[in-house]
Amino acid sequence: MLANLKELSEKLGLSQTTVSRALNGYPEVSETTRQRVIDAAREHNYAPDSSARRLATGKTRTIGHVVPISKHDMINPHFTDFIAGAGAVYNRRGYDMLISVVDADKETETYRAMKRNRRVDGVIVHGPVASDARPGLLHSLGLPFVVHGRTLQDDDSYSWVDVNNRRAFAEATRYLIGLGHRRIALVNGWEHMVFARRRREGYEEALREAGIAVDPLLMSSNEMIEPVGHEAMTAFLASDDPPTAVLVASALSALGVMGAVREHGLVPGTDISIISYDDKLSFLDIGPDGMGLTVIRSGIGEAGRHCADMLIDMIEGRRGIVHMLLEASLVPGTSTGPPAGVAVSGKSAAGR
Amino acid sequence: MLANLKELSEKLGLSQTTVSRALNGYPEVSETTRQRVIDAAREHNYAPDSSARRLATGKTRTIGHVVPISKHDMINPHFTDFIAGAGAVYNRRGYDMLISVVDADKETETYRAMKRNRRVDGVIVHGPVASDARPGLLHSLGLPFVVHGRTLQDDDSYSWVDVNNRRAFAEATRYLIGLGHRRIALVNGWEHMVFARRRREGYEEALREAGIAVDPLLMSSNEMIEPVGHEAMTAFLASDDPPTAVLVASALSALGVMGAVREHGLVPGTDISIISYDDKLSFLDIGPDGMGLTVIRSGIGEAGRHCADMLIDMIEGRRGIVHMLLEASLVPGTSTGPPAGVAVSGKSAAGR
DNA sequence: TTGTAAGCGTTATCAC
DNA sequence: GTGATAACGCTTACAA
Repeated sequence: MLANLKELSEKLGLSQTTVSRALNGYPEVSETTRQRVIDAAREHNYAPDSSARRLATGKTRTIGHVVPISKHDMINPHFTDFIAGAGAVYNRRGYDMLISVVDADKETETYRAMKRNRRVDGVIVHGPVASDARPGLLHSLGLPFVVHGRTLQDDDSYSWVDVNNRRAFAEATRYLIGLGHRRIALVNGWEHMVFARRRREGYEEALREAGIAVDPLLMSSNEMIEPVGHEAMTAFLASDDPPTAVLVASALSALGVMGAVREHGLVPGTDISIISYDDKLSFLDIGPDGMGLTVIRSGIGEAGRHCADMLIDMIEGRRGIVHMLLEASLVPGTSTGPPAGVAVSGKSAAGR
Repeated sequence: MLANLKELSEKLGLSQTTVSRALNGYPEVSETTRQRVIDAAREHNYAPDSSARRLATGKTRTIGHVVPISKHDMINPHFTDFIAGAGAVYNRRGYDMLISVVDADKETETYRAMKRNRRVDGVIVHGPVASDARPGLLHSLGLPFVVHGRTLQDDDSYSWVDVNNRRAFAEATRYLIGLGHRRIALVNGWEHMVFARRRREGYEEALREAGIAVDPLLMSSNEMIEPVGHEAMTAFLASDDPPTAVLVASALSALGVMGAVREHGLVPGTDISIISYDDKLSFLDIGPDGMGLTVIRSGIGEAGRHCADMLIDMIEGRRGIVHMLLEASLVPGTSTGPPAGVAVSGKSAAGR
């Protein structure tokens, strides 16, 4: 139970310098002494004081995450899985994770404070919006950062990890078109969020390729929670010319969409096709192994791991600006099939 | 853009001591100088280096949360809302939140390391199990802590914030009994978690009071996720003597239970009654304003706030061991009513 | 009311 | 290989 380096070195009859070097793996110390020091440290349960070490080195070995909390006290459910991924990396590489939950309008000030107090070595930026001020701010502060997602412009001036949302939604749309669908609805997230915007672009791109007109009546953009998905889908189904397929932007929204579909007495995969984006939330599996939906999947935990590794590499000077575009994969479930009318004729035609 | 106290004090023609005192609100400094110092600090964007301050004071002003991650990479979805609540308090009181995501079997070592490195002033313990080693460990380490929940024994030797789970489930059960139900099922969480155990006790207590036999065939204890709730409820409904009501331990389980009920063509509130525990998850509202269920509700964010306040009070020496038992409240929705048979006769009898 | 100087527990820079 | 010694940037007795 030794408090500090001084006492430990005295007990060993060595200087603090040598003990410190031995413990930190410096090469110039003899193997015998190193072993002696390590044993003594373990025996006396010694470990360096993190504050003292930080003061001496100037490195905090801490990564900050600012979590803005908006009016409805809503905190992004994806966040949990992201930090689970990032946290594992921090752990492995000897970094700490500092999370600051702040009012949405105080986010800027929080970054400034983190820099001023030298509280962290870098930060992860979550949920970029179309014209996001944070990259510029962090640049001017000189605080290393990695963005989870991308802004719309100047995204080559900083490091990011993003999913190819545009392609993911284009492919999902093509998949539905390939099945014979032409009335395809989109239940999207708020489009000031860049990922939502790109998803719509991908969706529209695929429609245009196929010569299908983009119908604003088949698109909704809103919060990604159950009741909202429910409401959007209910409205679509009540329209004059309802969709035969729908693309959903999140697992939570998909819950609501499924509810609406069921209430209308429709069977997913037969009467209507559903594809949802799936972040692989640990507590809610909407994919084939869970609720059975056809999904476009890209793990958010994986994104967290990449962000963490990239940021640490950057902080340690091993890497500069990097862009990582993860591809989502379409995983077929039971919620997709040919449109109701086409299905039978198409299949029987092929069968004969 | 002044780096440190020294430069700032030189620029002001004052000693570091005076500047430090002025900034930290010590009373012995004159109001004029204090104002001058504060203005200069703001002008030069000065704030003390957190590591240096921590080294000098011996206080880290940091609270640790250890998040064990188990085999399935499952991370408790409630966690997000808890830290949103706790984080707001940390923020307000000038504390930082350190989150350590570790393999479940490394939790003990993580607490030890936090103490050894003097990394935090205290920790919050999540998800206590029946015979939990953590309170004992933290006690012996001399690391202040507050438990969210309680262990089964020795829960007066440490501070905790818990919901009166026993009473909550007893009252919910009584409510159902009052409506005329006698076959009441329980879809519970894993019962090595103390809160789940207490919930079952409350449920059984109310049954016994009413002279209803506890039927093991009406109880399930498992992970609190959608598919598991679905499976449990499906099994209950398929039995010879199916329940007319069910008590569910979490919002996610309730999702599955609702699905099973619907698939059996039953209408909640009419054909079968459902009451679910509701942690007020920010992203999933199963209560009357959302999915409409009758719920037993106690906010998990509130629990987070209390834990944080209690721990800080304890660290700052303002408070000793405190126990806070929050009462959940039953919020009637549309998922409860008299049992199908009893309903009509009961009502009509009363009407005449 | 203000200042001097001694810590706090490390790591880093030189010597030897 | 090892050891003095000076930072690191702050707080806090103790003096004045």
